[in-house]
Amino acid sequence: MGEAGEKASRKPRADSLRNRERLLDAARQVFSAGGPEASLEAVARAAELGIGTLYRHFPTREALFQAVYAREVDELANLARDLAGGPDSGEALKTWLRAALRMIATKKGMAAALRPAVDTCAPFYTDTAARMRQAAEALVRPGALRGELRDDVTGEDIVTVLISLSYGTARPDWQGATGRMLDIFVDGLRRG
Amino acid sequence: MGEAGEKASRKPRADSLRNRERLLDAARQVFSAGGPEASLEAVARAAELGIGTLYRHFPTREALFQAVYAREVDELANLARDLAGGPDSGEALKTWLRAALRMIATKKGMAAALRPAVDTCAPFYTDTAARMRQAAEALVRPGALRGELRDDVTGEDIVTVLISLSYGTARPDWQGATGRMLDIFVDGLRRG
DNA sequence: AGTTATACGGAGGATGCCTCCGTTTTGCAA
DNA sequence: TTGCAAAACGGAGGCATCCTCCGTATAACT
Repeated sequence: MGEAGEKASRKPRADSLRNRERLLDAARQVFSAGGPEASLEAVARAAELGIGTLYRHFPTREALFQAVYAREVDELANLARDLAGGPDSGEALKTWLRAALRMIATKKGMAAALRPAVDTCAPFYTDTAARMRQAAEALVRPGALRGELRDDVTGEDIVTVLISLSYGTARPDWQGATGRMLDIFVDGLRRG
Repeated sequence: MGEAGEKASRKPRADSLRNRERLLDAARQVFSAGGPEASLEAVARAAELGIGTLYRHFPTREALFQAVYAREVDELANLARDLAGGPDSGEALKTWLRAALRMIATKKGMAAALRPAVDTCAPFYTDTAARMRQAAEALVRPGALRGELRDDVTGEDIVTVLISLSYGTARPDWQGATGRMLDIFVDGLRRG
């Protein structure tokens, strides 16, 4: 057994890997342009691949979202880890939320992609969801223990607020207003 | 000119009025059961009317939502008026938001119905939207003037937060968690 | 080169959106 | 009452999307 105890299976086909990438690129393009509701057929067309191929690689729209924005979620998780040590967890939280917001504003469709991550009773527990929750949790917990922040709020709650507020608001001043709302929310989190 | 300066036009047909009601009832049923994305054809079927009839009465999905939930929005507007006089505008706001939340939790689909109300650059300025915004504004303004609350937050912002947080969260503990988030937000609104 | 697992592609059935127009119903006036 | 025209009905039909299924093509292995 050459690899790490894997089932001795055939190497994945080259065209499969290549097409997966093509699909991800196309999806990024299409979602970015046409919003998250863009048709999957459009994605397949943009990738110059059959619709069947798309569905084989990503059985659901969510699976595609997840794959498309995995990188971004990673970044956020890392940022949370870096910020978690700081002295003022309220400020850390604000910083993190702002970063997330900026990212969401850039990558249109990301909010929608994360949305199912908010939905606890979704058919499949998404990895993305867990990552985001843990990141937020890491930011909130210390402050709660120190009595700096309310302790009845979970990482999941934070993520829910973030995603909900980001999702679908189409106003021109969107980013600014939403940032303000998030700050206000964090202020409300502070004890005293 | 018998009436109030109206164009002397023919009395609306009886079947039209009757069918309008049938459609509203059916829509209430269907949206309540199947969520706000339920197909309009399903509504028409439930009303035992043709799809064409539905579209004639309510040219868009939004128009239907609007008509379905007009009553509820009225109630909320009235409640806001009643609460607006109180001494503690933070508390008043919390009370109002909780009432709104309860209503939304009951009438599934109402959040979705109100969603376009949040979207300032929607094709048509909905009446519902304006009503909700004014209601919230009436609750926030006095507090802001008295220096009790932040003054950089509009009624529109409040409604946005309410609707966004209510929309689409499908967790079982939904209502409780969201209520808590809204309270926290209002706390954050208070001047420290 | 031959074999076989794997992937591709797109036709096709199901459903939903919305429009259009022939048919039916209703209000009104003679 | 009767007749007429305005108004409403209903659903077929064109288009788009979703998602599945399976015959064909192709890459990995021997």
